[in-house]
Amino acid sequence: MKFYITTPIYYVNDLPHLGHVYTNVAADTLARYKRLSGFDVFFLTGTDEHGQKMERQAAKEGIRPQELADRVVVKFKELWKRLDISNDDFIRTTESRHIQGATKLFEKIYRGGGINKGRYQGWYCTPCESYWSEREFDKDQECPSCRRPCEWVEEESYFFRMSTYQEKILRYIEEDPAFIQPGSRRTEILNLIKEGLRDLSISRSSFSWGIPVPIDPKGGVIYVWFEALINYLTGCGFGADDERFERYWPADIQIIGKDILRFHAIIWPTMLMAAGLSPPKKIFAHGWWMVKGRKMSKSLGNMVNPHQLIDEFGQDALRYFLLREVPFGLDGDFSKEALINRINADLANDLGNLVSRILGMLQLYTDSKIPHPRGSEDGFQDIFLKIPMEVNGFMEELVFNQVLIRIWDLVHSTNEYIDQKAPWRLERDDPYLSTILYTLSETLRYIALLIFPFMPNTARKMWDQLGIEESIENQGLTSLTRWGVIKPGTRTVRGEPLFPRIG
RNA sequence: GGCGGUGUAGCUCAGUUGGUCAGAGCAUGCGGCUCAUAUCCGCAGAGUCCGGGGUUCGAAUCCCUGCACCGCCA
Repeated sequence: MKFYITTPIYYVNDLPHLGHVYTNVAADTLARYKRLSGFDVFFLTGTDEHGQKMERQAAKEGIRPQELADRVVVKFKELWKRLDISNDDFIRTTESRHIQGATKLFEKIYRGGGINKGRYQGWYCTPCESYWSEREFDKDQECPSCRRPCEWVEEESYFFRMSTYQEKILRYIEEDPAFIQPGSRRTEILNLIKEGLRDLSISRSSFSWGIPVPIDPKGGVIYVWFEALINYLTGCGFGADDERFERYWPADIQIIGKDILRFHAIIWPTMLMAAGLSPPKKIFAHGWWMVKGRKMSKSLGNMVNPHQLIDEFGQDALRYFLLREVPFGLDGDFSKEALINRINADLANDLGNLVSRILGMLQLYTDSKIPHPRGSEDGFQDIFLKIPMEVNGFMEELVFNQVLIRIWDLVHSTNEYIDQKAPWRLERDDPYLSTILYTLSETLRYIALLIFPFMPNTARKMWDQLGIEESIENQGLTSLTRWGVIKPGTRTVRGEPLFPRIG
C-alpha cells in the first residue's frame, strides 16, 4: 500500500518560522508512522519560488530572483535536517521538472476547455498576490487581508473557469465528510462555495518571474498560486516520471495551515477535475501558534525562531511539544514557559526518568544484561498489547495529542508497576526479579517504538541503550502485537539522561 | 451585517444519544519509597459547569434570551 503525504511548499522570500515547523513536524510524524506500519510512503515538501514578490525582493537586493531563491531554500533544507524531517523528495518550483509539469497541466486544462482568455481589471495586492473586487474594500484602497495599499491593474488575462465546477466540487465535498478536516473548516468551505464561485484569473503580465503561459507567447506568466499548487503533481512525477506518478497520485493526505485552506479545498480540486485527475483524498488544515493570544508577525516582533528553540531545547522536545500541547487543528498559544513545563513534566520526570531508573536497575542487579523472564507476569502487559490499535485509530484521524497521551499512560503505568513491585527489596537471585526486569525492558521497547514517529532521535537513543541490534527504522509496528520480543542476554548501555530537567 | 463556534477547578482543557458527569493533566499541600534526572507512587483542596428564563421526575448536556471572546464570509 502506498501513502502519499504533502506539506505546502513554502515561499522563499522569507525565512522559515514556527508555523512552517509545525506543518512539517506533523507531516513527518505521520509519514514515519506510516512507514513503520509498512506503507510505501512518499513524503513531499518543498519551496514556492516564483511571483512578483520574489521579483521585487530580489530587485531590492540587486540580485536575480533565482539567486534569492537559491539562498533562502538552503535555510529551509537546513531546518528540516535539524528537525529530522524525513521527506522523500523536495520540490522547488524553479526546477525544470516542475516547470515542464506545470506547463503540461496548464495545456491539459486549456485543451479540455477549462481555461479561456478574458480581461481582468481590479485591485491587486502585491504582498498577498491577491485580487480584490470593488466591494471588498471598506474605503481606502487597502488590502482587506493585510491592510497594505493595493494597486489598480487592468490587463488581458487567462481565466480558469472555476465557476463551471461549482456544483461538482460542492457535491464532492458533501459526499465525503472526511475530505476536508477538521469539520468546522469543512463547513466554512461549503458555505463559501454556496455563495458562488467566480472564474479565476491565472495569468500575469505585469512582471516576468514565473512560468510562461504555454499557449500564448504574449500571455505573460502563470499566476503563482495556480502554478504552485501543481507542485503536488510534479513532485511525484507528473510530466517527468509517469511510473512514479501513477504509483503515488492521488495524495492520501495534504497537510496545510488554515490560512491557505481556500486554495486547497476549492481551487486545487477543481483544477484537478478540469484536468481529469483525481482530487487528493484528504486535506487537513491545522491551526496556528499564537503568542500571548496574538498572531505571530514580523511587525509585532513576536516571531519565534525555530533554530533558537532547537539550540536551547533540542529538536525532539520541540517536536513533542508542538504535537502534544494542542489538538491538531486548533490554535495554540506558544510560550517558553509552556514548553519548559512539558519538557520537565513529561519528558524529564516521566519518560527520561523511567528510562534512567530501569537501565539503572539492570546495571545494578543484572550487570546490564536483560535477564530471562521466569514465570509469567500478571497481566501487566495487557495494556501494552492493546495500545497499538488505539494509537492507530488516533493516527488515522491525526489526533496526535491523544496518541501521545495514550503512550504516556504506558509510561505512568510502568512507573506505578515499578513502585508496586519494588525490585530493590528482592534478593538478587530471586527469579521474580528477573521477570520484573525483563518485563521492564519490554516496556521500553514498546515505548521507544511508539515514540519513534514523534521523537526519532530519542527513540533511537532508547533503542541503543536497550542494546537492540536491528535498527529501529526497520522495525514494524507488527512487532508490537507480541509481548516478549526483546532477547534475554542483550547488553544494555546506560546513557546520559534523555532530557535533563530545565531550570 | 450573514453563517458558524466557544465560554467547566489558579492554568490548559475532557465531558458520546440529558440520569455516579462534576472530571484529567499542570500548579499547590500532605504522606510513602529510594532503583531513578530532589525523580517516582499515593492522598487532598478548591468550581453558582458565563448570566437569566424555560422544557423535564431529572440538564454542564435540549430550547429561548443576554453578555464576552473567536473563526469564515460580507
